[in-house]
Amino acid sequence: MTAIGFEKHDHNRCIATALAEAETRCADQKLQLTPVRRRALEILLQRHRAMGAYEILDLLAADGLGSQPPVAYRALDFLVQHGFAHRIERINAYTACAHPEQDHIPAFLICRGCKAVAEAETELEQGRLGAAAQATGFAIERIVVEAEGLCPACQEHPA
Amino acid sequence: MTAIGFEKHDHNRCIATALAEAETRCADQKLQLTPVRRRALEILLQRHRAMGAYEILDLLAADGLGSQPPVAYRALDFLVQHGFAHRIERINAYTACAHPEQDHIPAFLICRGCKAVAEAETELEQGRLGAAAQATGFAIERIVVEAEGLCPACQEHPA
DNA sequence: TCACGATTTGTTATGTTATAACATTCATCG
DNA sequence: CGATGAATGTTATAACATAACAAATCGTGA
Repeated sequence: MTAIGFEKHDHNRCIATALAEAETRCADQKLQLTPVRRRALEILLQRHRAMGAYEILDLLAADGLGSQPPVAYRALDFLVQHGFAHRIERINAYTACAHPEQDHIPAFLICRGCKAVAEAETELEQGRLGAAAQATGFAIERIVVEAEGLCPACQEHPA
Repeated sequence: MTAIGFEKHDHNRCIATALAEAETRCADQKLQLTPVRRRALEILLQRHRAMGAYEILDLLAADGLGSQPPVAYRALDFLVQHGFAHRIERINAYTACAHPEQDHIPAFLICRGCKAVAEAETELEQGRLGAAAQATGFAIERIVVEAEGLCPACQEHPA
């Protein structure tokens, strides 16, 4: 929660909005946004960065919501499954989805210096990859697109 | 090594060719293709599939080439670093590069049924992702593109 | 040849991420 | 109520990865 300053209020509102939207959609789709799942999403929204499962587990535990790994992994699986969060393979971490309203293929820019992660848009990856899949009869269910490199700040201050 | 049948000889030649090319390129670029590194590459070429680091380590150990994890990870890092192999993030595994001769961004089709992996070509990802990176000043060093789904065989025989 | 520096390998120990398996709780509905 | 299915609690362990330091190897220049 560094350097949010006077935008803090806005961030709180944005968290509240996202949570409310999640609740609405879960109700619509008959999904159960249980306390553990809801709190996990809230944590991801609050920190607004990529977090490891164990880091989230610690925060859940602090609230008395489970203390063993499966609790965190199950909640995160649920959130990822339904598009409320994404898993970032390169760094084994999770982050709240930046636009959960629509179906999309997320793409991430991962800074290897400060570990910050930005979610970018991709057009449907169906360029060459989709063509290759179709040609071989492979049925794509999920696509991972992640770029690793250095953010502007870390380019200037090489650790 | 299933179902290679009468193509076995060809496969042996293909392994030998790939190894020879690796040796040539290492000589050119003053890279040391040491016994451990060479054997690791050979293992990946032989199996011709994605393999975990510990699986490779076991085979190295069987040849008396190191028995502790760092040995395998270091050899694999070398191979990946220089484009002789790729790491597949989604499944924490490694595979020999299908066309080590040229620089490229690999893309993988990963079957969640049988764990088979195919390497596809991608055009430079510089579509939307490159644009996003450029807009924010992010310097991309590596791009991961992986699709998970079901191969034709696993679509027909749902485990 | 010998000393050196750089690179690679050996080894110990530990850290980090993830899941299997089974018991328990809880809401829902016939 | 009692059965069913979903979620959670819990124990135990599997799977993946790296830090840190010691020892060996190898090329190179004095």
